[in-house]
Amino acid sequence: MLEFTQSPHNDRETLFVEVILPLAIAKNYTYRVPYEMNASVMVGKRVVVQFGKSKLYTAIVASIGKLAPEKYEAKYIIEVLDDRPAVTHEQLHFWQWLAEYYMCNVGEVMNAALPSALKLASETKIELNKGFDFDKSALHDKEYLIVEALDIQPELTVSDITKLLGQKTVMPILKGLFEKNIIHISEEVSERYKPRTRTFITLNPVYNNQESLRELFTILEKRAPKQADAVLAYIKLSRHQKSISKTELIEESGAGAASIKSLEEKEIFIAEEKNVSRLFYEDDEIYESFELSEHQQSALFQVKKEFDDKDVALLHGVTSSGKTQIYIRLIEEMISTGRQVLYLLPEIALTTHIIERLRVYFGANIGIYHSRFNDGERVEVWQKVLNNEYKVILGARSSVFLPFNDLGLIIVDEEHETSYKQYDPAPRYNARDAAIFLANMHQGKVLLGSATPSFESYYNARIHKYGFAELTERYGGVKLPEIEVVSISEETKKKTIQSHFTSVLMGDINQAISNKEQVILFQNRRGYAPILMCKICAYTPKCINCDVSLTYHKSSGKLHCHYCGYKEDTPQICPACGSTHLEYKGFGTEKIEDELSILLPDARIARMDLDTTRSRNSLQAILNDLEEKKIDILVGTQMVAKGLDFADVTVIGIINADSLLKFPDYRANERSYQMLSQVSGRAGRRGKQGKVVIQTYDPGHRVIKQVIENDYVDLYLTEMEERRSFRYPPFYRIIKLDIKHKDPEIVQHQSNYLAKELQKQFGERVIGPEPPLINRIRNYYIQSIMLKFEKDSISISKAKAIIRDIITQFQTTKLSKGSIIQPDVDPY
DNA sequence: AGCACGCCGACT
DNA sequence: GTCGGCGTGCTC
Repeated sequence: MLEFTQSPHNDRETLFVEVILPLAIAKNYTYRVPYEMNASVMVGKRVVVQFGKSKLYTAIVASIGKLAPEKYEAKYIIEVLDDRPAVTHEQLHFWQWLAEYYMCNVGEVMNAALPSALKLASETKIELNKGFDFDKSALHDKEYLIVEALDIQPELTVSDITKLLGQKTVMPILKGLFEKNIIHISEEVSERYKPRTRTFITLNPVYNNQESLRELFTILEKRAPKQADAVLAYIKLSRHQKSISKTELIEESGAGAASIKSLEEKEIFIAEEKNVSRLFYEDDEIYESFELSEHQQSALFQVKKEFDDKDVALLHGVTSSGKTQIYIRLIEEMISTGRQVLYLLPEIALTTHIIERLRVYFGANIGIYHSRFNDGERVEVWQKVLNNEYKVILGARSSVFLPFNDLGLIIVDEEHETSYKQYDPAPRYNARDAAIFLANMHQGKVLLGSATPSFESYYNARIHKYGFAELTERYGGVKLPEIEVVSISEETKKKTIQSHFTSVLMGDINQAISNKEQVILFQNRRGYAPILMCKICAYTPKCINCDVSLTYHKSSGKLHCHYCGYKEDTPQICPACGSTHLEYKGFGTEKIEDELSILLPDARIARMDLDTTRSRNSLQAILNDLEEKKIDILVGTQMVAKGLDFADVTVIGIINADSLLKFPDYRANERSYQMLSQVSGRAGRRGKQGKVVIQTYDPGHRVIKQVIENDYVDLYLTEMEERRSFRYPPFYRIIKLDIKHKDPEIVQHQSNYLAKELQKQFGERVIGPEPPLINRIRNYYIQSIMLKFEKDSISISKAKAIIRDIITQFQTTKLSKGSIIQPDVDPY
């Protein structure tokens, strides 16, 4: 048995370490520690090891022991990379739990957890073994070629040799040369992370008085006006900031880099390279104070009371009820006791203004971590958390992997957001649930906050597993928006509807525009028209990969598949019958934008959906335009429901609510309610009550009623009833197995077979393979099998162990043929 | 995840 | 005959 230890070892004993490799392998591997590394090797440190023929990997030491493995000869550790552990004991425990819970390998968790700059690049280099004489004529052609090349260039990488020989398999040849002692294989691992430096400019202190400065100007203005501009810009900038970077100066002055350079040469400017933080320029520390309202006070009190005997509390607060201020109070209290706080937000909500708002309160104490950060920035945050330099971390789901050492509180804002769940590469984890485990490990508390809590969390609050607090009033006495439901069929009958806009909605839009207020129109579908259909033979173009109908995009003039991204030209004549009567059916944001601009030619209309926000800064650009009131009407998809806190929007129009009322999955009611109330919640800010117009063919729909009455309890009760009868969470736990392969027949065969195997163990808990039709995504065919366990009937970990067993057995049978089985636990 | 080995079909 | 395709199994 291997033991955990932290104390340095003496150099006599032989140590072995078990390491976690950043690969999808089931086991940890054991390596031997060279004596000289005995003192430096520690659990949590990164080590470089050779794994397989020639690959080097950065691995994490999981445990240290003294027993030599019996069945094989352990390889030596090549290098210990850290002076002190890069990963804490808590993290290792957390990784282990995550791997177990989400049925993946620890290596996969490691991959998700460590910024890739902390893993290292491996470049295998080949050199001639100098001082060794050999007979060149005894070599094969290829060996000779390699030796010749090495005579010219002393160092070649394996990929160089691959190119040189024009073949893929070079390893056997190199192995031969290596065994003949002709070449030398040196493996070099280089650190990828380098701190960022930036050039800062200061004015030579000689010019710190008015007189000499004026003198300088008169000289420069005549001879080099650009340089004078640069000096001027410097003085202007120096009024507001302490340090001025070269880039800023070039930007501000309009002078070129050459002008600055000659000023440096004349020693008027002094340039200095400084290591800068990749994150923020730590200058301003502004404090702003606010008072909690009475409602907020009592909600805060309630949360704290719940924390007395519960580890998790749910804060249900309507939109703009001031949840953030409650979070801030809790964070302040927590950091005053010296403990750390993690504030989780969905990626999309991590917009600059939220970050700024929090930075105002916490200044340099706050660290930010999300996917748009590059690797250098991530490593920097990682190191600072490890050093306890940050007290508060604001981040997206991956920030649960940071090396906290004393986490007192985790806030999961917008707790219901599905983007907390990672799907594509394993680990398929939900950061909200992982956060609860993480906090538990640190004996910290978790606050889940949402205006539309997920049913799992709401359920847990109702059964008093979680604490519960509520905020039913908007902050600052702002009233909840007035909601008007308009029947589309009625307006159609009365002929008062203009294209997709009812008279009620048009009235409100015009009203808002004349009041210089803004409008958001919501249509849950991008593109121009979701279906193109031949009027004669009813043919519709389908995606060649996914078999779903293609959406017409007017902006590109092409048909797009919203599933896989496939595009094709729009046919002018029907490919099936040759008729020219092709018709667009249905409508998306593009069409709404189009038709609205005809009806309201003077309005400034913008569109916000996946297509207009694809590039890096376009989302921010739209948000800025909205804030600067350069936009009157914004047409958008679900995207508009999120992160638009500051917009001065009074009217929200839901073009057709019906698409929101019938989601195909089991979360139908929950999602409908969430979408409707999130969109509605955007209406009315800054002291003005908003108006929401819901256009629908089904004005009496139960969820619409629930949204209008803000009746979460009623929603909860109906939803629970449905879930119980259809075997869904929270009464059931779901494990989904995805079978993925390039060949659909294999997928079919495999999933049927696997389902049969699982049925032997779990009987009718096995549902599927479903859907009956195989899904195709990109180049893969996917089919799922679901296992639904009544919540308290069988130990889930036992069930997982059995499933894991079946999968491994299954994969070793001849049937497998390389198909991939990915388990997904509790898919939300 | 790589990478080698082994088995097949298609080429100089 | 060998090159390269893919399927399979192993890596401390």
